[in-house]
Amino acid sequence: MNRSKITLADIAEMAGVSPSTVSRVLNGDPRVNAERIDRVNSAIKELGYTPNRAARTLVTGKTGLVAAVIDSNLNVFSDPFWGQITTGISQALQEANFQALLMVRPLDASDPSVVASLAPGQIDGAIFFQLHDDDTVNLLQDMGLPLVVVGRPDESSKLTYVDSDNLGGAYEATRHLVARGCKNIATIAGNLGLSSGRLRLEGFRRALDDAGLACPEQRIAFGDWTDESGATAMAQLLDADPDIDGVFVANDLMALGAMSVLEERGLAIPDAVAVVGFDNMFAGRITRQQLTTVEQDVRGLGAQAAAMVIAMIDGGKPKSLVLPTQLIVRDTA
Amino acid sequence: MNRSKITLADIAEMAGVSPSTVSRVLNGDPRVNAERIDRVNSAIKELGYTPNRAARTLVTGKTGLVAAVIDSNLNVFSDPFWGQITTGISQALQEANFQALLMVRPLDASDPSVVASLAPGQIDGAIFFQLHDDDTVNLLQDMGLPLVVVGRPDESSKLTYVDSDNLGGAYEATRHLVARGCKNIATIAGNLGLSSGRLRLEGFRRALDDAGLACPEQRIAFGDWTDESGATAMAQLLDADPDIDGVFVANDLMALGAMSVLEERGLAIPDAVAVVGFDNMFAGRITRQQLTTVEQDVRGLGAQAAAMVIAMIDGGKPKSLVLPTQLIVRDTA
DNA sequence: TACACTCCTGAAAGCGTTTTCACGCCAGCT
DNA sequence: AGCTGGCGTGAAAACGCTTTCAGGAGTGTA
Repeated sequence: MNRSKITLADIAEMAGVSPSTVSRVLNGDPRVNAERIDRVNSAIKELGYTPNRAARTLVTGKTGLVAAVIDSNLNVFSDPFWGQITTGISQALQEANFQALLMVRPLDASDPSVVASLAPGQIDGAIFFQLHDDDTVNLLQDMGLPLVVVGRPDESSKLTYVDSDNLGGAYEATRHLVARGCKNIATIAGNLGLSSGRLRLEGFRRALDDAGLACPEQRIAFGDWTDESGATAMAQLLDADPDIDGVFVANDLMALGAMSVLEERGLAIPDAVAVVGFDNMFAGRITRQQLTTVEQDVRGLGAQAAAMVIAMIDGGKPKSLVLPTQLIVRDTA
Repeated sequence: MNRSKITLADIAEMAGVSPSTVSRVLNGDPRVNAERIDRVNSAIKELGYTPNRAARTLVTGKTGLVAAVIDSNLNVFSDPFWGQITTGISQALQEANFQALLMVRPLDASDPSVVASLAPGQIDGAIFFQLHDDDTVNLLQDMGLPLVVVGRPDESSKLTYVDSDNLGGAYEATRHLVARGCKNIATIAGNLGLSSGRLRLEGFRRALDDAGLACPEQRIAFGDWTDESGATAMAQLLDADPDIDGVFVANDLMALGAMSVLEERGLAIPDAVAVVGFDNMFAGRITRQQLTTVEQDVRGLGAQAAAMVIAMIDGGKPKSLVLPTQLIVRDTA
């Protein structure tokens, strides 16, 4: 009730010191007399005082806020991925005494309100997801806003990012198929418009190359990350080449779709055709045949993004980061 | 760069008016001369001015911030549910010119920092999820913080909440089994420590009652919302009563576990045993037999919570709300 | 004893808004 | 002509904190 009305001056009066001294105690200034520190601290406790953030922000110019911005055009937020990553971010920020501002909105550079609410001075830094519209982000960066992108942006971009090792993960997944003895290995790639799609395909190619296996075009199909598209792509692959004995699918959802087609056609998994996915999504764990897949350190992605943006706020120039993935071998390969 | 340094006084000077007038224009005060409004607006545009939130907050006492607080002790944030609901909240808040502060943290009343960061004055309102620790929330409410709880708290509580119609949804699901012709209907209930667990069981009981069907104790088993517990509970039910021909499971995850047991025992779904779940989670849609289930309006939950907390901030006293659910009939019943 | 330092402290200036208050002006009344 | 009252405006105070600046007390040196 009246709690919010307690001000630094009240503490000063109660402790019999000046407001300046109270402020110094609050900020851990080492020069203050020990006995006074005690008096101030007990006054703070007794009155239940909480410093007013706005006042502090006004004078220091630091808001203590970092925005996590998700382009709502991607309605992918229903993917548990986002929940986990924002959790990682929120917790890491909290430990550094920052608060996470969650903004789910269309990232349109021409909308003045998005720029206004993200301008330096409103927030101390920002973390962007799944970059489609580089313009907004570049504009903000040019305005001096410390920012980090989760997911690798275009190779030409100067943005600092953190991403999973899509290439390495795909490489390892494919090598696992090779090690199993598969000879005719195919892949269902994702959308090549995203760097994750490109890199997973590239990892697949390199692994086959290094193993001395060929990869004719007919063994590469494309989907759009959905299970339906995975099913379609699998059917297409089998029609073009019935001898396929292993398939790396660029995400679990498409892999699930592919598995349903294999079952329909009576092809035993993994004996006739082995399947490896990517993402380690929950659904892959509850199917009758548990999906072998590549796991990303999603929580780590969030935590690193937070750490990097904090480093930038403190004036640092952190390097972009690629986090390792882990192959999880289960039933399907 | 220098963008953040532009202040209201600069606008005043450029437009040849007093700071007071600029402020009035900013806040839509109707008394300002039309021609001056234009001068001010074009100065704002030309200089790219953005009002400083902190300064505004300091004088008005309104932060424009609403916290969404999730108890991190529930690591359930990996459930897509949370992503969707926070999306709903964030968007609804944004439309009302509020920002969403995402706080994932242990909700411990004895931790002074949690109370400090949620105290009135730091934020304008808060939305709490999955209430375990009533103490913190009640304390904050007593301090005058406008707040809304998502998920029904204890019946004794005085908190304002928004929840799905767990009872009604369970009732409808059970009635569907009855309508199908099931005679020996069982249930796998969730944790009765949560209101959702209690209400779903109650809905089941009432539906059977209204249908004139008995419900012996041996047809009620309990799980802890996980798929493993669902499997265990299903086995238990079948062992106690092999004649079961329908089962309402309090969430989809347990239903999936239950289905795997039914398959193992060679009981055809839905002909031997029909299954209805609750939640409409994604995984239930990609199994070979798609799960019949009860869908919650998750997005609506978030949007309503936001609307209610805004109403409270504006001095209103919104009523707690229960949102309807929808039965989704698919393969398993 | 005087001087120069070092320490610790308080006074006061600001941070960028909003809002109260008073003022000057003009219209409408007596 | 003299009032009253409404209207649009600017001056200035206030919001609660941090930080610079200057000063007083104590210590060590000349």
